Amino acid sequence: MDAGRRSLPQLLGEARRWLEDALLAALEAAGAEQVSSTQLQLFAALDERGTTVSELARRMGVTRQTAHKTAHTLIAMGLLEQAPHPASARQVLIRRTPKGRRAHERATGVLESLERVLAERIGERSVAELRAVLEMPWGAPPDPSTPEG
Amino acid sequence: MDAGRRSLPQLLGEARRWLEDALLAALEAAGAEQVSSTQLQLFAALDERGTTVSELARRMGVTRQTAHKTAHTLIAMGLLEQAPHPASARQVLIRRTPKGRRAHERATGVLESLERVLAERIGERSVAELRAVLEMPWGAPPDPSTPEG
DNA sequence: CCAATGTCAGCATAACTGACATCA
DNA sequence: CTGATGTCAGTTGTGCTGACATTG
Repeated sequence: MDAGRRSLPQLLGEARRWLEDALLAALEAAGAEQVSSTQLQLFAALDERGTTVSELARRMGVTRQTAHKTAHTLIAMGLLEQAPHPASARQVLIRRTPKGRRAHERATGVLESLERVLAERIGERSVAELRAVLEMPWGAPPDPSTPEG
Repeated sequence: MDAGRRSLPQLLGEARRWLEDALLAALEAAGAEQVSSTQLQLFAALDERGTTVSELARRMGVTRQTAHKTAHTLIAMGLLEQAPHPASARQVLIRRTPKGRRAHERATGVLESLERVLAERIGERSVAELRAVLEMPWGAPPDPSTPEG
């Protein structure tokens, strides 16, 4: 199978690296503060009205503790801030500061231009297909204890 | 735009996690030795006749030193071995042992069954499209110092 | 009391940079 | 000499488990 047939995880990882390396390089070239891959991931997982740390952890697929640490690094950088949750005193919302919003817009812009470059190279249709397939509901990852085939 | 439009790196990462989590869980359930994501990645980057550490590093997108350490962990586990390079005394080939080959076949089998599960859920055609787009030549990641649009 | 959340602390691992010997 | 390779060592960062207070 490795005779010409690379594995799907491998291909997905390469594609992700292609985008992420270019994004990080572009942000650094634009003079932005040094950001890591994980920090980008958390940033992308945020929604506009604010998100709790636990919810971020679920979306990122990491533990609460990990999300907490990453969020507080970004707070220390002035990109995020904490806000009280309107409905519950125990929950704390994490949201972007104005500075964080600007950084996010910059990153989004770079990403859009990267998608355009990609579309020029492999075709707009291919990019659309890629996104469409990835946005489909894949369901829960198969559990080996419940075999299906 | 982020209202409902997740970023491509995010989607690619989720898809990769979907496959990799299931693969690692299945391998562990099958009683295989504990392997990490990185070790799988190196295993998948190997070709049959053997590969140098430097070449592995390039394929994995990590430094020589990182690939070296990962390879030697797998050698210690009895899955890989070193062999002299036929054409050069300074290069050393890394290749699978018989035990490593069996482990690789097992992993490949799991991956194939995962692809079948995925095909049942989102359609065989979608899986084929995904693979086709990812196998296209995307070229070098755009360099911010050579803007193209 | 129970479950979820936020938080602190410590530990394991993975990837990096630096340095250096060897060989084409 | 230059460049690539393999290797050792040290450092940083990321994610984990464990523990605990708080709140619904």
